[in-house]
Amino acid sequence: MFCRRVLPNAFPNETLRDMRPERYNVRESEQKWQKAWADEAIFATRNDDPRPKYYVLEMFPYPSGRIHMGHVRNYAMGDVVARYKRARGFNVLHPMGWDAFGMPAENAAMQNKTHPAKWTYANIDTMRSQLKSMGLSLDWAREIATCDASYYKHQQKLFLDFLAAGLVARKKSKVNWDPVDNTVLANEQVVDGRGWRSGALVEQRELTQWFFKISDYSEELLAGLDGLDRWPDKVRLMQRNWIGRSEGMLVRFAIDPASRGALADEPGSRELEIYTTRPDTLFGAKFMAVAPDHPLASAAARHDSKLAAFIEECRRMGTSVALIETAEKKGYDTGLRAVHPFDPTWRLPIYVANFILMDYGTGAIFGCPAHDQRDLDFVNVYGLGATPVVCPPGVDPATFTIDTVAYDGEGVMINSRFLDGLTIDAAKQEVARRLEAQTLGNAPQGRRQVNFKLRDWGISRQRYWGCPIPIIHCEACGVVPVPEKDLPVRLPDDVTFDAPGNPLDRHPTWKHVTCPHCGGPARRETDTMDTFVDSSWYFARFTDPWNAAAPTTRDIANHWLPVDQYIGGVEHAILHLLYSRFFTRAMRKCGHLDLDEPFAGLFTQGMVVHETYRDAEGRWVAPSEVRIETDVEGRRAFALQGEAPIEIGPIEKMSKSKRNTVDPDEIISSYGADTARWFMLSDSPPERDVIWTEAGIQGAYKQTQRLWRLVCEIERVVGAERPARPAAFSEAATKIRQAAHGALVKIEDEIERLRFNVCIATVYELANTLSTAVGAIEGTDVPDDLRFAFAEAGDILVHCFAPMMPHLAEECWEALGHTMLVSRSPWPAAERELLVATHMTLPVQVNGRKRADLTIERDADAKTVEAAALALDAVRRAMDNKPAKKVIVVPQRIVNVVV
RNA sequence: GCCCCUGUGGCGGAACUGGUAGACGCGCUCGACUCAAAAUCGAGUUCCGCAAGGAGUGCUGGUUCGAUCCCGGCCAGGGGCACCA
Repeated sequence: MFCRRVLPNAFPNETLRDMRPERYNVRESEQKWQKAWADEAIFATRNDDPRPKYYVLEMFPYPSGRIHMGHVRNYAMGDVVARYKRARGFNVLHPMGWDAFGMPAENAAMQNKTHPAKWTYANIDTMRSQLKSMGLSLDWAREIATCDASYYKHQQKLFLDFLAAGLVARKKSKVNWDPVDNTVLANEQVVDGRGWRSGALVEQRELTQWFFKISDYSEELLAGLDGLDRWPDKVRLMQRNWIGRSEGMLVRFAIDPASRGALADEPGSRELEIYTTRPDTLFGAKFMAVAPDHPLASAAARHDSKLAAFIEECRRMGTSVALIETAEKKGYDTGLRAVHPFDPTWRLPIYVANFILMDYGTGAIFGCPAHDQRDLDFVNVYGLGATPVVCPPGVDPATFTIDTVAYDGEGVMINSRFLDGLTIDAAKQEVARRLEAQTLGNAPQGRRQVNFKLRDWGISRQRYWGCPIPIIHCEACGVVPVPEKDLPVRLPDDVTFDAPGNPLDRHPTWKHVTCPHCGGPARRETDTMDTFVDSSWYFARFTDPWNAAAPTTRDIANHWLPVDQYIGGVEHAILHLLYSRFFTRAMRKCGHLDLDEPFAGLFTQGMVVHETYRDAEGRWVAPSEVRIETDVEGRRAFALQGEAPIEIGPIEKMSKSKRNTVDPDEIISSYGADTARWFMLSDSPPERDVIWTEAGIQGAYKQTQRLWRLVCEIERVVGAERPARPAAFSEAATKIRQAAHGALVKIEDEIERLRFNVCIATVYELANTLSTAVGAIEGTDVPDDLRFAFAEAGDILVHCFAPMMPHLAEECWEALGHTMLVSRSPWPAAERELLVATHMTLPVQVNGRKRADLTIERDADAKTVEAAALALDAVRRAMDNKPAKKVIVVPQRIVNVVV
């Protein structure tokens, strides 16, 4: 509380005269309290603490170099919860780690000739100290980095366990292959059919890859969503759609022997099995279609070079998103003819078509153009016609036709022989019943089946900077798991990045090993795991990161999990969260823990966005190079030096390319961590985007100073000696106490609901009330009851903002005469009975419009309230001498007079 | 194309999920302090109107004593999925 030079660049106009003792010295204070917390290790969490547990976790960062404002917002939110729950008496687990494997490290290695490990660990050091400057209440003793062998060793163990439990598959799959970089690309890395780095045309290749059998859990992962009532509906819905459950039928169609020609000897060409969710529309069938890579297509192509060429053309179209969007429906008639299951004389042409996916259903369909848009688009190219079999309600079946828009709504079956007149549902049942009873060969012709969009999770990556897959390939023994005693399979350090492809694959010695089975020469798996694997179980590792022998300590994991509150960006709504849910189940199966759902509460926070600026030439200009002028006319921007006008562009997510970023380091060193945190929490609801503005951060800074001044004034009124609690309170003292306890109750409620912006408004409201009350004090002879009320209210005020501005809170707490840290002090107990007043003020409406206020005893009965309301002058005037038709009295809410 | 969300002053947003619309903050206006500015403090600030009063939560119907909130139909902005049979 001494005057010091404060914040040189926060307020350039500040002069020495402003250096009053009242100034809160942000920089000194924040360092001082961070040291105090560290010295007492008050955020270290013990696993054997008997208090009830609370696990709050924010998504751990990728160590890209420096933290950004999004991190500040994310971790500020988690820290509020952690500090609040700690004050409420919970044993809080609030750890931090690093999602440290991934491509950027390899790209940096290529560009800067550094080693990915060196680059990564240097970034971790930088970002750790940045996070520490935020004053987060983290247990740093549990810090983990996924690129550390002490972490990925256990991940390899999990892989082996999953393998033994039948949760791992090795199968061929199509991948995007970049022929220049010699690597697999994720779909997101293919831009307009070209590799995002090399620009080379991406090829489709079949590679043998490792998969986690997440689809074994499709049903369970879907059902589990219903129990996640503390997740946003949006995220649950996205996962539900992603899992994509559908109920349908597998139906086998005989292939007309007369049409088989050259395929007569191919046993696979006798029948064709399709999957449909609309068996009711079987009588609307016009064609059959199979995927280009369907076995039947391949078989037919062996005897038909034009078909082979067509298939090749489809393959080149690839999986590129852009191409799929615009691709026209194309097909090739194989000449094969399928027999309709309900009419042996009915023949359907079998096409190979570019819009059929091999890995959904059976890779084959029957086409019903009248009721499926894609099929309709297809027949409109090949002129096969469309017969409607479902007639919408109120439409005459005789005139109902389909031309360019398929009908997929409800209706009654028509043109469908024995189904005519049935509803869609009844028709589905009837078709299922008949197909199940009917045989083709020796088996029923159809059976019901549930299908999912969710595919198995391919985890193989042809990259260096990831967790090595602990497998050895032996000529003699085949695929051999690395024995547990040989874990971890460490990444070699001596790798080069000067050539394309996987450095592990071209390492001179690393992959050459002896087979653990037969001792013969063998080859190590050189693929590493998808980095999403790393983040699928880190929350469990945090519970006991010291266990060197196993991924988790089962009892400890069971104690801490599930995470009570998980906070992160909505961009992980599907993959990360779904993979983690799968991993938790897989780990349960392997005995590492005993639960299904890793995250009981999930919160997805919005982004930090900022205006964009461009100069006259259209170049992006950084906010730090822009001067904003505001007046009644609005806002205009100019270059920092000179008068060159700057165009203010749309508000967008902070990004380096648009130069609209703000560096947290600069903000923290100018305004302090508390101010940065406060601003990130104050303006917008946490789930929405928050707009970063210079005015906003300055406003937050002013508020920190204002709160400090207020606490100093309160302290002055209270004096050195705190009075004992008096037997009775004056009206003035009661008002102060009511305001304080009311705010306390509200803040408790709003923190539980993570509505930090409302918390902050509530702090302001209390501060305004106290500020007015303090201002009304005259003289030095303040009565004890008032001094007590101020002391109590000051304590409550500090507690209310302590989770959000912990450093300022410690400083204020000390100023109020406390010797223990506020971070260790229990949350004050709200006296709720204070908030129940003897009188209440009710609004009185006439015909739904407020006309007067009525102050009356709280326990007055409805009749008394009605009489009093009707007696009010303003009400009588508004009633215009008409009698009241009806009077509604809602107890303790409102009175409405209907005239 | 399908699915979902959002829409409230000049701006960010609040309103106990049917009960006083606009809390709180920013901005702006006026005033105090100051030689002056900054900082700070006080008053005002949804719109129309001098006022009484009237209108008002994207638009439009409805349910209700009463609707930002519930229901129907539009409009606008944002997000997710995307040939999933």
